[in-house]
Order: sequence, then C-alpha cells, then structure tokens
Amino acid sequence: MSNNQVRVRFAPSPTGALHIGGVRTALYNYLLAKQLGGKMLLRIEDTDQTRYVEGAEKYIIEALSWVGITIDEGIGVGGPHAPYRQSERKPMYMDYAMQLINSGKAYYAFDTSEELDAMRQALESQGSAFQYNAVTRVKLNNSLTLSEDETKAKIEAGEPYVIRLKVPAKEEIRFKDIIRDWVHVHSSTIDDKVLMKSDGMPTYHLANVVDDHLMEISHVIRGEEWLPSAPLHVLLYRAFGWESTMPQFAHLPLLLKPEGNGKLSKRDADLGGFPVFPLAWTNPDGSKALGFREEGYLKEALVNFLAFLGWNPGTEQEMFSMDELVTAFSLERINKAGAKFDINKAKWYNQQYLKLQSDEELAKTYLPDFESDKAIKIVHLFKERVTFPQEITQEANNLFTAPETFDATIVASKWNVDAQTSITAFAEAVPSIENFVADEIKHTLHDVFEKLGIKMGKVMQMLRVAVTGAGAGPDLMLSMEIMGKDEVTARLTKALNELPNL
RNA sequence: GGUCCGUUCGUCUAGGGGUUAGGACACGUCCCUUUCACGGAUGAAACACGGGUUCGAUUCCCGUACGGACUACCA
Repeated sequence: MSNNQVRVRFAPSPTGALHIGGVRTALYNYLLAKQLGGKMLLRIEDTDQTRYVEGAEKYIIEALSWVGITIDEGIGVGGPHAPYRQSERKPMYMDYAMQLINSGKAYYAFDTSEELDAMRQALESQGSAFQYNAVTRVKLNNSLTLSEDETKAKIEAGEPYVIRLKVPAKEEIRFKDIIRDWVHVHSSTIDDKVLMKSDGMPTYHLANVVDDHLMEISHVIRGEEWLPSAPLHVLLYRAFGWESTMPQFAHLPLLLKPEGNGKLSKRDADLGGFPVFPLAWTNPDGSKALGFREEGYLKEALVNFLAFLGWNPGTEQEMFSMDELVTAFSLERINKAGAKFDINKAKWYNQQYLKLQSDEELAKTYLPDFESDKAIKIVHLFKERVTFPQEITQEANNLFTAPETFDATIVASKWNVDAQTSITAFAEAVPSIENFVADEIKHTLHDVFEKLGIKMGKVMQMLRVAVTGAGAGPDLMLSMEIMGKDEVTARLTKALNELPNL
C-alpha cells in the first residue's frame, strides 16, 4: 500500500480565527508534503462542543487558501477517510475506546469533575499536585476498584462516566522528535488521561491518535505546546498495537511576544497595532480582530516571513517564493527555540514583494477610478515609497487634493524674496508650456532660474511646499505632470496669494 | 510546585572544537537624489553564568540562572 507515502495533516479546532502560529504550522506541513510528493490533509478537531464557534471552519479554509496552501484531502475536498470532521466520526472513537477497555489498557471512571476538583484543591493547598495515576486510581471511583457487576450496574443505570487510559506505573517512555531528537519521560509523571468524555465525545488525545492512524499520517508536525502530551500519545499507539506504524513527530518552536515574555497573543497584536490573524475576524460577541490580508500584507510576504520564523535555508537568500520554499524546506533545519514575532520584518518583506508587483497590476487593483496611463504613472511615483499597496490609493488621493496649509518650518526658512520672485515667474511661465510633461516642466523651470540668476537649489523645496504643502515627497516634476497644467497653475496662484508678500 | 523543552547582536538567525563569530530586520553615518523614499556603502551590536573534557571551547558534558510550554471530561 502507501506505506512510504508522506501524509501530513493540519488539524485545527474551530474555536475562532486561526492564529498566525497555526498558519505557520499548516505551512510547514504543506511544504513537507509538496516537497516529498505527499498529501496534505485538513481535519477539523471539533470534539469540544462548548468551544465551537460558527464560521471558524470556513475561516480556516479561506485563510489557508488565501496564503496558497492547498489541501489534497479532507475538509472541503473529501477523500478516502471521510468524514474529516471529528464530531462526525464520533461513533468510531467509542469502538476504539472499548477495544482498550477489553484489553485491560483502559478503564471506566465515575468520579465527578467536582470530586476531582476538590481533591486537586485540597492537595494544592498542601503544596502538591493531584494526579489520577497508578497510585491514586486504586482509591478512586472506577472499574478497577469496583466489581464488574457494580460497574455494569452503574453504566446501565445511566450514571455518567469517562474512560481513562491505564498508564503503566513505571516505564521509561522515549520517542524521537525530528526537531528535538530523543525525548525521555517517565510514565509515573503522566496522568491516566481521559480518553472518552462523559458526553460520549473523545478527548483530543484519543481522537488524534485514532485519526492519525486511520488516515495513515506519516508525520505529525505541530506546535511545541503538544510536546508534553506526546509521550501519552506514544503510549496510546502502543496500547492499540500501532507502534510500528506510528507517525514521526516534529514539535515546532512557538511564536513569542515581540516584547517581554510569553507566547504571542491577540492582546500583543492589539497593543502593537498589528494583526495576528491571517484574515480579519469578527467574534460572536461583535469584537473585531485585524487580518494580515486586510491590512495590506501580500500573501507572498506573509508566507516568506512566516517560513523564516523558526526555519532558515542555511544560505543568505532571504526572498523565497512558495515554490522555492517547497524545494528548500527541511524539518531538520527548524530551530528549537521559540521566535519572537517582529512585525518590522513582515513589513520589510511586504515592501520587497510590493516592489516586485507590476505597475499595471497595482494600477488596476488599487487605482481603478483612474484612467489607465495616469494610474500607472501614479503607481510608479509611489510604489517604492510605501509598505502597503492601499497606501498608493491614499497617496493618489492626496496628490489630487490641493494643500490646505504650507509646511511652517520650511516657509519660515525658505520663503524669501528669491523664492517669491522665481516662483511667481514660474507660475507665469506654466501656461505657456505646450506639452506639460516632467521634462518640459523642468526645462521651463531651468529657464526661469537662469534668467533670474537665482540658484535653483535654494528655492526647490519652497516650490514643492507651494505645490504640495509638504517639504518632502515624490519627484516634483512627475507629480506636477500628473496633476496637470491647470491644477498646478491654480495651486501656484493660491500659494502666492496665501504666502506673505515680501 | 512538578514534568518536559529551550538559551549566538535589540529582533530573526548562520556557524560549530582553532573563524576578524557571517547574513537579514531595526538603528547610526556617508553616497545617490535640488527633498523624502528606494538603492548602494559603511558603523555600532551577540556566543547567559560556573564547572569539567581538551593542547584549545561559543561549539561536547554536567550544573546554575533565566525563559517557555504543559500540568482540564480544552485543543
């Protein structure tokens, strides 16, 4: 069969917007699959009905598709292991749990959440932690302490129960993580984790292992937050007798706050004024979150930026297209340490990719209201000066809005008799410029200055202020060409009227 | 608290027993530009600490410190 085929999966929970760290996880999975000619699956882990959020699944699909991660199998596309939504696979999990019960690897437990919480609190006040494990389970309310008949009676009476894994008391568990090498954990530190909840749904641990096995997943690539439960998963593979086909693990370093300590959160994004979600998102309570896409980040830039947060090719190349990433990527070159999220780098990437876009394309999408030739000129004028494409639209609008005020500090230092006479002369010469293009405007300007014997350099900035109001900006000749003769004339007249007569 | 994972410039990172410890972002300076930006050049800037091992450790080992994750009938 497909024993050697690479099959990876991205398995988010539909609890809200997909965090940017999740996008990176999906990206790394995708890169590996593509590189090795494998399959990328999308599975939805919705076993917690209480945290289910309407629209989250759709968001996940849209976000992945936007950044260019295509799904080969799973949600949205189907496949041989359907369904790919865990809630729809619910009946299967009980069968597998029963398999463990019957082989003595798992047991029923009747302790209520309240009872367990009470024990936790009691022990915590003494400075120790409660564990449901080999030493405590013999004193608790479960099928190990109850007789077979008692257990049966409780279940038949409809008493709520969970199914717990019977974790061996003393066993060294070790597994090889592609990124972290061998990880050792002693079974005594692992709880008898709940496998089936009292609502009949599996927990993450059970569902995840069962599905990864059934879906023939070859590599589990997920965030580092799963590292502590990986030994438990290994135990589960063993309990089911699936150890020989167990997937390889790769636990990714976390994305950290830009400043201070801890992992990147939405709060950091709000504080820093940048997004942590690929797409804008509105919570059920109406609160909104920014999205990279809506903020003007190009998907190429986001992908490149994300790929480099925790991975690098080992060369000095910084710019990578998705295709280049596919060939250059390797799990072995992923870092172990968490990476602080620096939005400046993302902005830099955005600028780089923006410059790579053609003037024509940008003109079409960002300046649709302008006549094509003019729009292209405007794009050319601003493309290398902005970080986000929508700034081109803003700049274009500014360009056609006559200044209300004139930069005061420049007026104070540069508005003098020479400036006034030369700008007045230039204003008079403008109407006679036949072909109102940058070169011609420049010639006229040169002539004016030459006749007056005034140094151009002394007045140029003041001329800019007269025309645009600001002391700095894009090429002034080109700007005037785009504004047109009438507009320039009007602005010069206005400036000459409003600036003090010297 | 316990378990696990980690630690190279401010940030992302390369490197790996003998290097002027390399690149990128950000920052400074200069050049280009009659402005600004882009671009180019250049500068400042790092191996957490303490013990080993070794002729030699930033690199290997052990501790310590610090950071992180996990510690739910959440994923």
